[in-house]
Amino acid sequence: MKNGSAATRRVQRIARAAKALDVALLEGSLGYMLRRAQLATFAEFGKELEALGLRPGQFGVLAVIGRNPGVTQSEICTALGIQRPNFVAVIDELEGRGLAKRGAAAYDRRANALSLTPAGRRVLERAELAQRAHEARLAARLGPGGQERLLALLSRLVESGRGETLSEDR
Amino acid sequence: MKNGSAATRRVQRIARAAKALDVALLEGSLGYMLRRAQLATFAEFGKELEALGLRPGQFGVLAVIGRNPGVTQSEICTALGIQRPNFVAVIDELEGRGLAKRGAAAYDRRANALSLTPAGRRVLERAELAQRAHEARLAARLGPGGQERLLALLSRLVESGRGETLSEDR
DNA sequence: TATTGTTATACTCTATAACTATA
DNA sequence: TATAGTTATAGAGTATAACAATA
Repeated sequence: MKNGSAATRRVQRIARAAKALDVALLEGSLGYMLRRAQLATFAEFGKELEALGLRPGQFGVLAVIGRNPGVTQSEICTALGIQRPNFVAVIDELEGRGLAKRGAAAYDRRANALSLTPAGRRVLERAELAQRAHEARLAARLGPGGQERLLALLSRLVESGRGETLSEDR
Repeated sequence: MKNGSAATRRVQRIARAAKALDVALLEGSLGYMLRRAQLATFAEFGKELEALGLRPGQFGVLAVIGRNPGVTQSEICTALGIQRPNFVAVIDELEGRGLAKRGAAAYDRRANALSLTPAGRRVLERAELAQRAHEARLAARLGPGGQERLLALLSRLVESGRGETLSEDR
């Protein structure tokens, strides 16, 4: 319709660009900035993993199995903060794709001893290369010493939260 | 069954406690630690918001509307990184609960000018109190100057990511 | 009795295509 | 043509209850 002449629209656009929304309250908030930073880095890492058909969570599981062959599903779940029922589909898919397998556990016939297949080890190796490259890129953005400082700060937040969220039985 | 005598189980449990899973690769990774820290802080903040019937995302929306009355849905979406279709349900709920309302925009009859109701302002005020308390608690965990250092580091990660994820039209 | 893995289920968050009414 | 809001839909991720086998 009329009303929105070219001039009017221009004025409106300039007014919006000028004010640019006040989001200072959020951008000064640790919780919000943690979320934005996490989403940004995960999206980036996820894109790089796409070539391997992995998502970040699957990479984490493969990495833990790779360094802890024989680990059980419950152990992975408590270590990574995954609900046990939700882990079934995860390991189902990894096993279905021939990357990991469920074996008999030595001392407990209820438990599954997880391990990587040779194919799983190859995929993990490539994924770890991608991860190291990604971490290096993040470190470069943070400047000298930034990575170490950020890790130290984050671990403080994770450790304090742990008492409430993860293991009350440790 | 037999096999798992008390002694055997004890040995097994001690072995597991001793090795305690090697997750060093993940805990030395910025991406993973960002995720764990973000989940921990969001879970904590979410619990505190529960009394107000808000989730962290809804708090963010209320906060942006509160400081930018007349803001449109699209503007909020680009500012907060929400897909426009997903925002409909968000503002539907806030409006249905009488906390926000959609009004006529001044220069564009397609757009909705969002604003808070008096009830919305009261809820936001209480939520901001909870948020300040939460942020203060996080800051305490980080030690002197930790909050400022962490915010500075996180903003570096968010800014670099922005070119790819949010606005290519800026 | 407690724990491991499992099924079923539900809810949130996120992502994409396509429509309408305006611009 | 392009944009704002919307619908429909699908996929992840996450959470809880309950069950069988085993401890």
